[in-house]
Amino acid sequence: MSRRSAAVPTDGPPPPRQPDHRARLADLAVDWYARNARDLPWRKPDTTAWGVLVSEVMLQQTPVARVTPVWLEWLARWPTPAHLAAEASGEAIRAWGRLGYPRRALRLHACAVAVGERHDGEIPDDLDALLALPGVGAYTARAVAAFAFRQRHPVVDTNVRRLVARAAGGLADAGPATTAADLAATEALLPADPATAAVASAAFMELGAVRCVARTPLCEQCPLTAVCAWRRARDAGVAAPPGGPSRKPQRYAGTDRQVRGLLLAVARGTEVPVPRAALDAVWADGVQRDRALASLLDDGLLVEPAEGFYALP
DNA sequence: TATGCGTGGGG
DNA sequence: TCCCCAAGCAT
Repeated sequence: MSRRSAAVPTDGPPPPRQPDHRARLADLAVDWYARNARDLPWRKPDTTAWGVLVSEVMLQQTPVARVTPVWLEWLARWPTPAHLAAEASGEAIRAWGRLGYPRRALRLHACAVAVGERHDGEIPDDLDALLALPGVGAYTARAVAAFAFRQRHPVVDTNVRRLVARAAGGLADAGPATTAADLAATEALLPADPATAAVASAAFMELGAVRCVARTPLCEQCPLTAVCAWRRARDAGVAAPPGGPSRKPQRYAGTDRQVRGLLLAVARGTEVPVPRAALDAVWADGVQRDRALASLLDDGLLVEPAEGFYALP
């Protein structure tokens, strides 16, 4: 109570946070990124907006190492949305390979078609137009606007949410996703200049992916350590441990998800419609198999061109 | 807002 | 071996 004086710069932990402090976060991240960014193919300067969009969709829930070869094949085969839109959607599913969540391939094809219909074949640079495209949500739309068009938008994925919660919020982990608050908290960290802000967004993502990781953060190798609120809180003894965020168990073995994957793999591996018997062979439980097949047909990932025969659309 | 949706690599 | 994931989206 008596220590209210704002006069003397005492020792002890620095004051909470100041706009200047937040600006430092972006500066440090940008500087680090310039020297440490991974050399990923979709980051090359000549990558088109279409290439950026494809990479973002593929990277939704799929690791970089598995995306890279498939992205290269896709862009070589379908260098523009028009090239993909001219194909049957089943070709997108086939070329998706085993990246997982094949509905993304279907949506990417639908996206290519929509871009042809609405935007004369060019990926739009307007955020709302991007958000309206199939398979493009809050994250992907801003990622494309920032990385392909150098616009100033908060690009918030799970890694950025965690990094911002820690470095700016002083918390061990991000809470449940609350889009509006997440966007605001991240936006507050962005430099004013759009192109620099875009680099800062890439830098935040990269740091979240390779330094400020969930379980075992590598603070000693993180360029933000000196200004990280979470780090400061821990040094002051008022920290929470890296308490692992609680994911849902969601076992995979034996789930409909696995059965769908097995059934779709059969169709993906052949050019001609397969008889029901070929599907029966990959999963014993007929009830679950039928349910999975019905859901694949319902999703449009499979079609039934003739009674009892199934194929990619 | 909670849930369903694939897959293969690493601890 | 088994568990935990890894740059979300749509409903």
